[in-house]
Amino acid sequence: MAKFKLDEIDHQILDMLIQNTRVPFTDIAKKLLISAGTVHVRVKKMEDAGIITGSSLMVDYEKLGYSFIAYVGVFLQNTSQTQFVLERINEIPFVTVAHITTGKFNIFCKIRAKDTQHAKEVIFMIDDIDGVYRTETMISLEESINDKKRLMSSIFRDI
Amino acid sequence: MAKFKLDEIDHQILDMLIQNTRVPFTDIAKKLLISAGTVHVRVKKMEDAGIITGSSLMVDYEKLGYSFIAYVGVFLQNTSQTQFVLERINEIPFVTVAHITTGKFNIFCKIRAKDTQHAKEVIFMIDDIDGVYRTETMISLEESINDKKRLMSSIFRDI
DNA sequence: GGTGAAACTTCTAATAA
DNA sequence: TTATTAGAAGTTTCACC
Repeated sequence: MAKFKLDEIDHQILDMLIQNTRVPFTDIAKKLLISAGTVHVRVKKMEDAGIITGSSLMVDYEKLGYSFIAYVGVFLQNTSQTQFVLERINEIPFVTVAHITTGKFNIFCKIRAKDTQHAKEVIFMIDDIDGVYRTETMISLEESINDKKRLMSSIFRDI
Repeated sequence: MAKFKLDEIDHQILDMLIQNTRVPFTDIAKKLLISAGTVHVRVKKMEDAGIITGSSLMVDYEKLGYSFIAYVGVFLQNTSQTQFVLERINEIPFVTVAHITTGKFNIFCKIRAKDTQHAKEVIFMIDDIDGVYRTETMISLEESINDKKRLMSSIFRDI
């Protein structure tokens, strides 16, 4: 995985766009004392380099009735089945992320569901996958996402 | 937490914007056979209702040199310290999400770091918080995020 | 590399249906 | 609630530093 060198301007452009993808390039330009054309060129360059991979809307899923979050640890009968099971898990809607992990579990994933009843259905789908020995669930009582500030590219730059 | 009723058009607008926030309203309008003005009004309504909470750029942090992901389970000396410790954890950069959970751990969080050395520093910062008894780390060997399709609002609509 | 201005596209709000 | 429309605003290109 190559490591790209971004300069201060690139990082600041990224930071502004991470906070709000719809901030006008003209505003970015004004703030950084460069031209809108330059912002455009730099963004394009970062897109071409694969550093910017897309953009997404933040949606409040709780407001849509999906307020149940849990983490599910998966034990396999045999580690050779890891890739296969990971793919099956990824096919289940409401599983938002899945990892192959070291430690206690073979696979570890996060689910977002409507309520406990709905979560049960999702967890049973995982349990039913061939090769899954058993699962262990941790229910989230409260999720606290780090400020966007912390997810910003600035903290990922070399100091 | 109130549950909002979105119609089919709203969900499709959300879906298109979740996949790419910069898709022109005129394109959305064309695809859904409505006017751009209508798209504008509906998006504004969802923003006002708090369903749309913002937008963000997707960045490939691996390309920026941050390829280490781990989950850290935290045991507290006393559950009364939960909120306090959660806040301290949230102050640590590179902790991207933190949860209060049922089950084995009191708090459970995800970190993104540069390498094992850097991750060690982050984990030690968690260990050093007052009230933390000990931690348990699971290293992610492979992260597999569900297609955007699965995170889309469509699957969160009532059937 | 960056700029600034022109040409083009999109947004937005008011009006009308 | 939706459509139309026109002026405002944003994006993108390009000749020139």
